[in-house]
Formats: sequence, C-alpha cells, structure tokens
Amino acid sequence: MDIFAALRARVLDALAGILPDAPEELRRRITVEPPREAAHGDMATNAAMVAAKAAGMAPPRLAAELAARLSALPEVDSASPAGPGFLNLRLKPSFLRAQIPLILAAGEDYGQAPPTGRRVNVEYVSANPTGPMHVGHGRGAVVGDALASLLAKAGHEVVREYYINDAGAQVQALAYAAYWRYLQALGTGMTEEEYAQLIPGGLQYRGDYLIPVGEALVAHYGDSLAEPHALHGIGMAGPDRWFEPVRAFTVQAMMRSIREDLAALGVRHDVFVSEAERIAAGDLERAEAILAAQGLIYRGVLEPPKGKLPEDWEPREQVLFRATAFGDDIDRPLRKSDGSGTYFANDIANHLHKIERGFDELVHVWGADHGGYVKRIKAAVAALSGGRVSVDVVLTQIVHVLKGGQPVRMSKRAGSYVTLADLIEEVGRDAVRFTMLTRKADAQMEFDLERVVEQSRDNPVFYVQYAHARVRSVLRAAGEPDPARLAGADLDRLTDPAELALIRRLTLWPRTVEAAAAAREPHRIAFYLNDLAADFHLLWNRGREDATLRFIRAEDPAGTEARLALVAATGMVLRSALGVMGVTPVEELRDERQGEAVARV
RNA sequence: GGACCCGUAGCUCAGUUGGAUAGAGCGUUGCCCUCCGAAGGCAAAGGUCGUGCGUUCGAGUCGCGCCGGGUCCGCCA
Repeated sequence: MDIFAALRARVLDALAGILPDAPEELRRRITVEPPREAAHGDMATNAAMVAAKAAGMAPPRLAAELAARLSALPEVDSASPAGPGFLNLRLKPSFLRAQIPLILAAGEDYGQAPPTGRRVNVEYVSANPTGPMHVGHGRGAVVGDALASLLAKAGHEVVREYYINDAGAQVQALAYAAYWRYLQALGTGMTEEEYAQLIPGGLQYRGDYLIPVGEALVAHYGDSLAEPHALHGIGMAGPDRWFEPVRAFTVQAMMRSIREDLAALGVRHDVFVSEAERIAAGDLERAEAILAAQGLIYRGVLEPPKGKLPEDWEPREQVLFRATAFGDDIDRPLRKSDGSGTYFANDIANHLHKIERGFDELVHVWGADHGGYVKRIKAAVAALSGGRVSVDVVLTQIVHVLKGGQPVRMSKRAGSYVTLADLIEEVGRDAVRFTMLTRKADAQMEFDLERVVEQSRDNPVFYVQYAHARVRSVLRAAGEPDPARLAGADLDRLTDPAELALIRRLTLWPRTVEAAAAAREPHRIAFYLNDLAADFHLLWNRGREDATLRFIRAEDPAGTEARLALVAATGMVLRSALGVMGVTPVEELRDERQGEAVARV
C-alpha cells in the first residue's frame, strides 16, 4: 500500500530490462523518494546514478533510458531525467486518486506495515520507585509509549516493559525515609535531624509525599514496628524487625502512585520486571557464568579517571567485565565491596532475561544523564547474545517548564520540581503527549503551560486537533456517509491542486511510519500531522474564497461525494497518526475552562 | 583528561540516514478580507547550516581538528 515501495519495484523492473544481472547490493541502494522540491514531480529516483557504472553508461544517459521505459507505465504521467542523473516521476492524477478507496477500505489501519516477524522489547519510564514522577519522566514515558506504538505500526511484535529498580541503596534510603514518617505518625518526640543522624547515609527523601505512607504503615502495622523510647516516647526498632516490611510496603505504594500517573497519561506497559526478583531468581550469577565462560570477567584495578581526581580515590581490586572487547572505553565493575552486584551487573541480569525471552531487538528510552551508560550495556548484550540481539537507546533531554515565558519550578506535592501529575492536571493529557513529541527526543525542550493550550496556528496541538474537528464537522453535516459508498465516488472530480496535494500527503503516511520507526524517532509523526493538517486547512480556506471547492454543495451531488471521500480519508489518516501518538482525536474543539464550544465548526 | 549529545533564518525548530536552488511556524514588511466554514488569507525579505581541513560525481548529513553549550566519567540508579 506504500506507493513509493510500489514505484520502486517498477524502477527495479525497468532497470532489469537494461541491466539484467544487477547485483543485489546495488539494487538495495536504489531509492524512490519524494523530492524536496515539489516542482520536480511526485517522486525522484537515484537509480541512474547508482547503476551508471555497472551499466557502462553516463548517469544522464541511463536516466533517459529508464525514463523511456517508466513513462509507459499506467501509474506514470511523465518521467524525466534531471540534474546529475536524477529521474523525476510525475504520477497520473488517476493513480493518486485511486489511493483514496484503498485508504477508506483500510481505515485507521492505513499505514500498518505487514508483520516483520521481529520481536522488539521497548523498555521505558523505569523511574525509580522513590517518589513522584516529574516532567522529565513524563517525556520518557510519552516518547517510549509512542515509539512502541510506532514500532508495532511498522509491523514489529512489541512488548512494552517497565524495569522496577527495587533493589539497592536508593530503595534502602527510601525505606528509612518512610520509616521516619511512620515514627512521626506514631507521635515520636524525635526531631528529623536526630533521626537523620541515626541512620546510614542520612535522610535522603524528605518530600511530603511519604507522610501518607507513614500513616498507612501505622494503619497496617500499628506500633509493632517501633520500640518504646525513654526520651522520645516512640523510637526506632532494630532494622531486622521493620526494614523488609517497610521497604516492600513503600515500594508498592510508590509503584501505585507511578501507575496512577502513567494511567492519567494513557501510558501502559505489558510487563513490569522487578530488579529484586531477577536477582533472587539467580539471573545475575547465570549472566556472570556466561560471561566468565567467554573469558570476559577478571579481577583487576581500574585506572583513575584523568583530569580531576575524585578526592577519596584509592586503587582497589574489583570484579570487572571486559567491556572494552565490545567497544566500550574502559572495563566495568560488576561487584560492590560487600559482594552485591553493581547497578550495571543487575542490569546485565535484566538483559539476560530479555534475551532469553527471545527478543531480536532491545530498545531503551533513557534520560540524557544516562548517555555514558549506553556503550557498556551494548557491550553486555553483544557478549550475552553472541551478537544476535541489538540494542538501541533513545536519550531524552530535559524539559524546562514555563508559564507565559517564565520558569516554573515549584510543585505543590514534591516541593522541588514540577510533577507529572501537576502537569497533566494543568493542561490535559493530550496536550502533554502531543507537545512532548514536537521535538526530537535528544533536544532540550521548553514546555510552556500557556502556549500548549492556546488556540492559534503556532500551537500544533490545537492546529492538528482543529483539522480533525473540521473533518468531523463536515462528515456530520453530510449525514455520516458510509466510507464504502464514498469509495465508489467519481474521484476524477478531484482536480484542484490543493486537493491533489492533500492526496499526496495521505500517500506519504505508510512511508513516514516506516522511516520514523527505523530511525526510532516518534517526533516525526507529530511533524507529519502538522503538515497534513496544513494541507487540509489550506484546502478548507480555498473553499472560503472559491465556493466550488467547498466540500458540501447541494447543487453538485457527485462532486460532493468525491470531496467527502477525500475528507473521510483525511480523517482516517489523522486518527491513524494520532493513534500512534496516543492522542485522542476530538469531535469538536472546546475551551475546557469554560466548557463551551468556542471553535465549533 | 576522556566519552556521549547538541550548534541550521531575528526567535522556536524540521531537514525523508549522502542528492538538485536548505524548509516550516512565529516575528518583520507589504497587499487583501471583516465572510458564523469562528485558528484570518496571500506574498516578500531574511542563511558563508559554529569553524577549518578531508572523503566523492555530490556534504547541513560521513571522518578528523578547533570554538561554544549540555550530560556524564570506580562500590548512585
């Protein structure tokens, strides 16, 4: 259904007529793409430039030969050599129009690629269960969720995964912080600073969000996790009495809050993998054994980093993974001095778990502060899978939240940063999702709370939603015609350049899915939608000047039907693309704050 | 000291994995419209793609060196 792929096959056929035994490697380099300049036609191919040497012809000459063959095709209006050996194709309008019934038949599945047979694991969010999610997590969540949908649209079998970091020092600190709130809820006379002195590492998580957890611990356990204390009334019990139940209880509470935030954002995961469970299952030891069998583990001492030396640096023998054998810069430690695994080692276990479940490709969405971690995890997966499984990492840059151009930093709930829940409450789920995808993942982003709810041309959320609302308005006014009937319309009535431009844009959708998925760049979908909306609004505006271009004209039933077919197809592609982004298409535009339809169409 | 990411119009950003004369929105300037099909429409100006070499038929895109910004660099995750 991708007409670019279809025409590429025609180009290869034509080339085979001239150069029967072109090697596969050469054929693979031949592309058929939309030219940058619309004036050059509908499609351009580099075939003549790629194959010139093998054919023993100068590129323009070969282009002319190919043009002669291609211009005879029923799809092609004209084929003309250009420049250094390009071959420009202009398609017959009838061929373009013939795509409309195909779109109407496919509906929102238009753009869905056939199954590739490849299993892809997309791990995203994976926020530590130590506090509320902030906007940075939100960006990762949206990018990951849209990327997963995009890969599924491109024909891959996708599993959406969340890795819970529920082992290690951060979670220990969380348990101590929750225990403090528990003692407070019981009415201890101890001060926060006194408590902080008593525990290892000090009191790290001081946000108010743990207060309800402390209260819930009291409701569940009473005072059984504490001890009477002469001075404070209530004091700490030994960790062996309270630590594990408090840890488990608190992690569960944090995960519940994270899941609520994700649900509010419309982000879902198929699988939640627990770090602690994987370790308990012995994955770490098995992963180490696999690496050791290849001679990739040894005891050694790392060089200190050059330049500024950490103050407490001292040479130390460690268990190291030979990551340098797979392109990393240094070998990486696997064990802490207490014998437990480093985060990296535990993550190796996590990846072994993925590999053993049979995935062909592993995709991660990480914050940019994890950029230094990419090489070592690629090295580990290469070693564990014998090079069979690939790893791709999409890094997301930080989000600056603004309101009317002014920085917003304070959060009602967490005190130090804007929480995801605050953001969703302020502007709505769809605005959050769409806006998060209007930038390349690895570019810093400014998220202006006022701009994303503005009803104007420079707010893409509004602009795209408005296009869909207009589509729906027209179809409602036309009495909701059956797409199957519209597919039989006399589409030759669609002759205006703006109408044909819109059709061309629609036919670009399958290609956009494929390219965006291959590049792991879901933001391209947002840009496509913006372009599609622009083409549709342009046509709409033409109708305001030229009444014969209005979609519904009582005096022209046949023309009306043809234009309605185009409008319905546009709506389907809009919904298909919005579906990849996880944004709800609206029937009409309303100003949420007033509850009135201010832009009813 | 090293690794990774970024640098494109006044501003915010795209750029179809190396293609033709580098695009969009905002802003600026000019013209049109005042229509309940409720975001106004059309057009113009605006660029040595941070910079210098290199790779080749061809570089914003690939390689190397600088300049500037960001992230990170052994028992945090």
